[in-house]
Amino acid sequence: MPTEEELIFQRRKKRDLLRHSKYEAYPPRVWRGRINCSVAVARFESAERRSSLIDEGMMSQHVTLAGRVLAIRNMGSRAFVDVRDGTAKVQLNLGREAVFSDTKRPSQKAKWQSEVGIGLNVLDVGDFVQAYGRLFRTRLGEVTLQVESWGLLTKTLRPLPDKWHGISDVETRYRQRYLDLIANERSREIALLRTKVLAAVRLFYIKRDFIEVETPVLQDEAGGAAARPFITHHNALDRDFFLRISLELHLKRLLVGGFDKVFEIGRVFRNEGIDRRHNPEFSLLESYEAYTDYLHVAKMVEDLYRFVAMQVRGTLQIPFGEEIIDLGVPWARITYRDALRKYAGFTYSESTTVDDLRGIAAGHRIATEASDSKDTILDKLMSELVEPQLIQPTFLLDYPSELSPLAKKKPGFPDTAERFELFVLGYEMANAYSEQNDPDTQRLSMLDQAFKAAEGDEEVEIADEDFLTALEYGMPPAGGLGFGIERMVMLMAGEPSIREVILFPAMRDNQR
RNA sequence: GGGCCCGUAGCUCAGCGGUAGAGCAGUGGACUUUUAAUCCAUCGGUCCAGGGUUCGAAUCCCUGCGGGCCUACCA
Repeated sequence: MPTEEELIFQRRKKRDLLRHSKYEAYPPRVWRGRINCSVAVARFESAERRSSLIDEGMMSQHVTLAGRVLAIRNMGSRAFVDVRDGTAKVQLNLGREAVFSDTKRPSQKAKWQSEVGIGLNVLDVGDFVQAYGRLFRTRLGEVTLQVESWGLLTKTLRPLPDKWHGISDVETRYRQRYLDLIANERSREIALLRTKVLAAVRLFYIKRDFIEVETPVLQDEAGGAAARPFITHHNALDRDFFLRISLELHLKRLLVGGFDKVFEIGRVFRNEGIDRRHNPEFSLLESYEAYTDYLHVAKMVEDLYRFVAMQVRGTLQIPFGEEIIDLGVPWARITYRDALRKYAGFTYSESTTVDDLRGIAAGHRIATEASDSKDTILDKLMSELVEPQLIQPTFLLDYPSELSPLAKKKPGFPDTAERFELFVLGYEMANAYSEQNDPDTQRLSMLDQAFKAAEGDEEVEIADEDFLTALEYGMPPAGGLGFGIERMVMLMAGEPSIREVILFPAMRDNQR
């Protein structure tokens, strides 16, 4: 009677049948001595290699395994049940005598044999079971547990997705990620890849004597980046807080405080659009190293990406769609101005006027606002004409200082900031500065940003007086770096969608 | 925000103006080593929602909701 309700009803009935027979549907404990499926298989195969198997290929030692039932093949006199834990899948072979027994020790065989009557009839795909027995290899070569005793660990009420096709509905995969993880190996791989990336990044920094710190998510001012923040409310204080949009200003306070090398991997929140590459919350990495500059950081980023790639992929050549991203060769370095000349085909100089730029933009059908400054139009030209062409890893160096309010100016070039952005596959992957540590200069550029905000530009740096006060106590010269972890995972996984590398991506309400 | 596409059984999908279908899962049965087990039988639907056109709508049209891709802004 399989409407969804009826499928659930069937399973509840099986659960009740168990309960009436004094068996637990949700026992609190697993039999002692349980081992991972992968360990059991490894031990069996090692015993095979040592040729120490007795009883015609059967392992001499008993093991207890537990996991979720993926498939049941009932042959009448006996049944094969595929069971998977978090490490591997193992096939169970059950004879007719097998019954459920949670309350009996496996060794009390005589007792539970007399209770035949509860068995496969209460078992469904999706249930968690435990099983005790000895491993052997079947005629077709699969390592299999000859079950002597088994029991239910968790009765599942809802049917699992189709065992062959899995879950392919993208919406279901995101909204009910647990089903995706059960059914689709690729989703598991990506989730595991992400944890490996995080571990590798941490290892990289820790090996370089950075300390990992944590700074506030709830902030008076959401600074350190140009983005619209989320606002939330604190009841006891009866005041609003901003959710952070970057980690920058607090990490720099720690440089003031005397830590030379700090990094943080933290969730930040940006109140902006949702699309294939943007989720409202994402994991940002930022690191700051005193007594270095942005060129040192560039070298470090190259090392970091190579280290992570080797740790998680074992290679420096990462396939991505049609492309193979080669992290191994020295990465291209080109200045902002040279990139414009090379890719956009025009030479920018101090004498270039706003109207010149506007004309060039119009020639490429790039929309500009009347209020756009020279640098804003330049940035639009870069985004449209240059960045999409930067497929292999490329450092774009020396940005217009007006677009870089937190960066130090290049000595002798007041319009140029000591800043680079890293581009791969046409997208910004990292952003770094020689950090501005002149408090008065920093205040002026922040006030300039505030002025723009007053003119209606919502995405500008805010003036954070508390941060400026910290700078007045003196921050050592430092190279700083920021990049989105998701972008890095997407690259390492070869996945073009951010939603594939976030376990629970933001979704609209659905009232289905 | 704009353009294109999608939404049918628990899952994967077909049907695209004329009685809502298949495989898997479920239920009942057969089967002494299966591998998406097989075989027989069987149950199962707000065809995303609402409106319209039509003798008749899952199918055509409109609106809404949700999703995907492309596109614009942000990492």
